[in-house]
Amino acid sequence: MSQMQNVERQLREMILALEIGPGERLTERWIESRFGASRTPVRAALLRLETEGLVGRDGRGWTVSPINLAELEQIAVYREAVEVAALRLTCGQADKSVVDVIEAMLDSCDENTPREEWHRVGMDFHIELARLSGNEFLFRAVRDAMTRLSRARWLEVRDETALGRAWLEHRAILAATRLGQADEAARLLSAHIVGSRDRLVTSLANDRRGLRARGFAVVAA
Amino acid sequence: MSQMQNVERQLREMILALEIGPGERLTERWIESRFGASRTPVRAALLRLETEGLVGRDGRGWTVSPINLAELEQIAVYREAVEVAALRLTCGQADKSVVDVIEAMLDSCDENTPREEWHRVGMDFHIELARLSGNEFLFRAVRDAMTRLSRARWLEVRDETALGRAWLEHRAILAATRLGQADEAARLLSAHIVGSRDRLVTSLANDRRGLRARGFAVVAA
DNA sequence: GATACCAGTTTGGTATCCCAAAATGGTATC
DNA sequence: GATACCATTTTGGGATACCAAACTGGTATC
Repeated sequence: MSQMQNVERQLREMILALEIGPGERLTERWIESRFGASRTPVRAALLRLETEGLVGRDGRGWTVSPINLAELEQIAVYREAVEVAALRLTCGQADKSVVDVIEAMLDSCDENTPREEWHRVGMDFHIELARLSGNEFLFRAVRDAMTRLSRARWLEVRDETALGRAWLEHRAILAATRLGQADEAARLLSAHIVGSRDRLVTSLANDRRGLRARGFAVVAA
Repeated sequence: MSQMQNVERQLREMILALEIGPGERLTERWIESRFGASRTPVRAALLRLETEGLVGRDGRGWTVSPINLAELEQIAVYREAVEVAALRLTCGQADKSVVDVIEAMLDSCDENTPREEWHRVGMDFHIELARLSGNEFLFRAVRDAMTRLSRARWLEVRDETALGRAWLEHRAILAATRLGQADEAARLLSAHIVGSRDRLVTSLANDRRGLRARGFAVVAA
């Protein structure tokens, strides 16, 4: 594993796990010493994370991207477009056995499963569902959108009923997909995405004060 | 202007103008001497162009991405999803005067306008139309998709009737948008994208032999 | 003639050095 | 006490040195 991939992966994990707070400043020298790499791989990693939207430029320096409510709402619209398009492609495919893999993902969650795992499976559901479309661009769009969302979605983990509700909705989407009912599947998926967004934005707006107290930058819509 | 931006911009232009052929190998040292920059900015530029899909890794080295027919077809599907979503958002907006700017773009083309300019305006039409949606993600998706398409679209420039037909379709889309007729506008846009793809793929499939003879890598669908 | 092998070269990955600009912190001035 | 100013430090951008791996071209072997 190259140093660049190492730094990129570890830094991404730290950011997504909120170990580095949204809005926090980053210096190349700090990353360098933190991960024991030189500046060349550090800079490469930063450039890639910039295109993922996880870090941004603040004048000359680097900043961990703040959680941006307006952005979250826009991402929901974007997701709706690409995920529904992907799902319709999948519904049009003859072989529906491919959804078994995703069904198995959902099956792997029960009451004993830790919430973090529910969270991860919830994201992977959407990513893997998009992959089934066979369209690389739709797939990457969904994957990247979920990456951007994932820091905010951590906050949703505390709400157990939300996780359960999402799980049920995922099941319903899969069922319609398996039957090839494209319109119904699309309707369910749209509603799911819009509902998730509403819960997320509400939850975030309520927590904004607390998040700011922890030093996290949260930009209003 | 920083060296990194310089190298990135110039290298992108060379690739898009087919001055460096699709499939051609790139060495960091060559770029370094070609643009009079050191490897640091060269490396940064390559990393960015990689995320744009214009260059890719070939084992350890760098390669100008080949023109990939399967990819072009997938991009068309992707475009349809994001452009239609963006257009529907725009149709829902109260203020329709924003389309004037785009109308003016189309107006700027007449029989005396060089074909390259028609080509550029044709791409910008889609990009600027997406920008009107106000959704940053849909906008970037369209812009990036058009960038990926633009090398292939150069080949279409030779067909004057295709340019004129696209221009008429653009007009019709704008007209429906101005009236807020979302469904009609969406239908026209979808048909336009699908039609463009068909013409492009047909044209490319026919030219494949000639392109290969010029040393361009063209990957089949 | 084909092939296995080896020395020399090239190349990307990494580390390190230099620099100008920006941030910092202390100090003098009002 | 606030502020303007200056020396110092820090930082990102760029250049370069070094290395290991990959590639190249030629040669010896069969």
